[in-house]
Amino acid sequence: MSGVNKVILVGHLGKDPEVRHLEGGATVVNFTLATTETYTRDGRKVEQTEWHNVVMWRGLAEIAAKYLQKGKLVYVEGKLRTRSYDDRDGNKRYVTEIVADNFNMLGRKSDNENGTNQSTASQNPSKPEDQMIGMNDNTEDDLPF
Amino acid sequence: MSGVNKVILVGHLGKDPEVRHLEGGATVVNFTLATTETYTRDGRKVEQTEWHNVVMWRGLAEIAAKYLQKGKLVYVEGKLRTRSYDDRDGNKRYVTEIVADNFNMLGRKSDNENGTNQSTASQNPSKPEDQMIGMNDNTEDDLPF
Amino acid sequence: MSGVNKVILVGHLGKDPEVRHLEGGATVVNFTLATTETYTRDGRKVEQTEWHNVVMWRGLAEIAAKYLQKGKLVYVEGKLRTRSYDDRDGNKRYVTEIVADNFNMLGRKSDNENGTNQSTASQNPSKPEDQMIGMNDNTEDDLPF
Amino acid sequence: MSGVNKVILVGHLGKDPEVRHLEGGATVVNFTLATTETYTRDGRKVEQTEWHNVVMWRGLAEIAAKYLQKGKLVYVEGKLRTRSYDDRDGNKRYVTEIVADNFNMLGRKSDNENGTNQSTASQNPSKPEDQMIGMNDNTEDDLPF
DNA sequence: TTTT
DNA sequence: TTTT
Repeated sequence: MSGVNKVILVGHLGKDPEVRHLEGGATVVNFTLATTETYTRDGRKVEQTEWHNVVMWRGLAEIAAKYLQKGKLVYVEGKLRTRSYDDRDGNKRYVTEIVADNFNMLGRKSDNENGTNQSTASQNPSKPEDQMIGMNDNTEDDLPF
Repeated sequence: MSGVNKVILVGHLGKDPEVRHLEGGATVVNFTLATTETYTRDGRKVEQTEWHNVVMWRGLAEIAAKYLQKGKLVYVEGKLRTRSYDDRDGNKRYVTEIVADNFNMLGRKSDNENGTNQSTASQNPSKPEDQMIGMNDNTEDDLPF
Repeated sequence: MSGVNKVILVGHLGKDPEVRHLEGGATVVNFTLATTETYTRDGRKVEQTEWHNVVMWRGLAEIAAKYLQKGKLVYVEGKLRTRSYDDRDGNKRYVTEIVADNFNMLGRKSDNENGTNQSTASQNPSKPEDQMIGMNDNTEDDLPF
Repeated sequence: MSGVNKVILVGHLGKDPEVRHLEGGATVVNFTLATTETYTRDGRKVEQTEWHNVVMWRGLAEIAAKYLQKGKLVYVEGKLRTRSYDDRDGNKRYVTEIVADNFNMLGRKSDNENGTNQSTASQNPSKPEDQMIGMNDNTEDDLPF
């Protein structure tokens, strides 16, 4: 019951977000995010990149579709979810994704040339003390995965 | 513009939450939370406790008022906010608080004897993909501090 | 280059840690951790449990081996790492793990009946301002996975 | 005993780090960091900036002194510490600081014109599995605050 | 497979 | 002022 499942990433998008509009009307976005760690080993500088599968839903997905592109530096907050699917050979496979509930574009404005200074987004976009959100489409059950 | 301001605490409440109902109808809750770090110095075990001022608003405050008590172990997530006030001598003073947007009771059920198994709460209590919240009273501007 | 890859979990161990001592002398520990989220959907309370694969190395692994058991409530901090391996059919498979660099036992002492009050551990166990650690065995390259 | 006290910030330095070398040989660095939140209220876009006091010690302080300057975008991870001091009138005052144990320069390389691509630092700078650090000067006790 |  |  007691549970905390939180992921915090800062990295660059490996590709443009892939946008899907589901039957129920919900928008889903997927992209990969690279986080690179630099450390020194035996005097040599080593870079190690980790790739993450990020998923965003609904309102957050729409903002992501509009403002995120390949190469952008972004802060992502979310939770881990491992889901299974059947591969082409009928074998059960697993993927772990980060289901984001918040993101934030980093870097200079000039990097984010989409003409707005929109740079923060969340499932809960208004000020916390001031929220009035109602996005509920219950279509998740219908998802093909 | 780009900004992340996040605090994550796990600790015990130093006192029962202090509940206030504001004119506009909003509920605010304040309590102190102790996080204790144990480390070894010169072979001796040393405990160092840090006290945090936690604030919760509206729906979250109401859940906190109902379920949190002195001594309880709790996970709190929020953001830092430093606000100023005038002390009795008219001098400007500053306090830093954690404005929580989420909490989670930890520990065993028997510790949480309030008769329910409610143990998670957030400004956004439903499932993220399923949210339908509307708590907006805009009273914050009227607050006496 | 710029990278942050951080995971924060609070959950219960699904099994006792599995301890391995590698040829080079390093200790590795693996366990699963359940984080359970409770939310309300259509008026019904729903529990959703996510299982995480946690890995700990060296000094941290040794402390984990000593103090963690199935069922314990624990705070884990670490980073995501997805690694590939070949399954019995020679197909490339992927697993995502949390490589912990810190953990903290939660819950009451009586739950942690191992006779000590050791409850915090990290790759960096002393006080940060006071550290003097040297665990370096460089055996990781020799690991069989 | 059980305690987690973690702060994660992404923001811009409000001034160059202020570097002090203590008698015992330790380096300390202080700077302010601004995190800005943008939200919409009554249809107007509102920006709210929070200022944080960041402190770094020893090795981390030295790297910060070398690479951080006013205006830089940085990720900072640390813990909260509230300390008291006596003001000029002999009154006890409190400040809350973030004692960093990790930082990471964000933004494009060209923004970080110091000639290196050093962009990550921690109290524990090597790869976790590969660490061999020994910075211990025990001078903290001698600090004037 | 955990926990409440 | 909490907790172990």
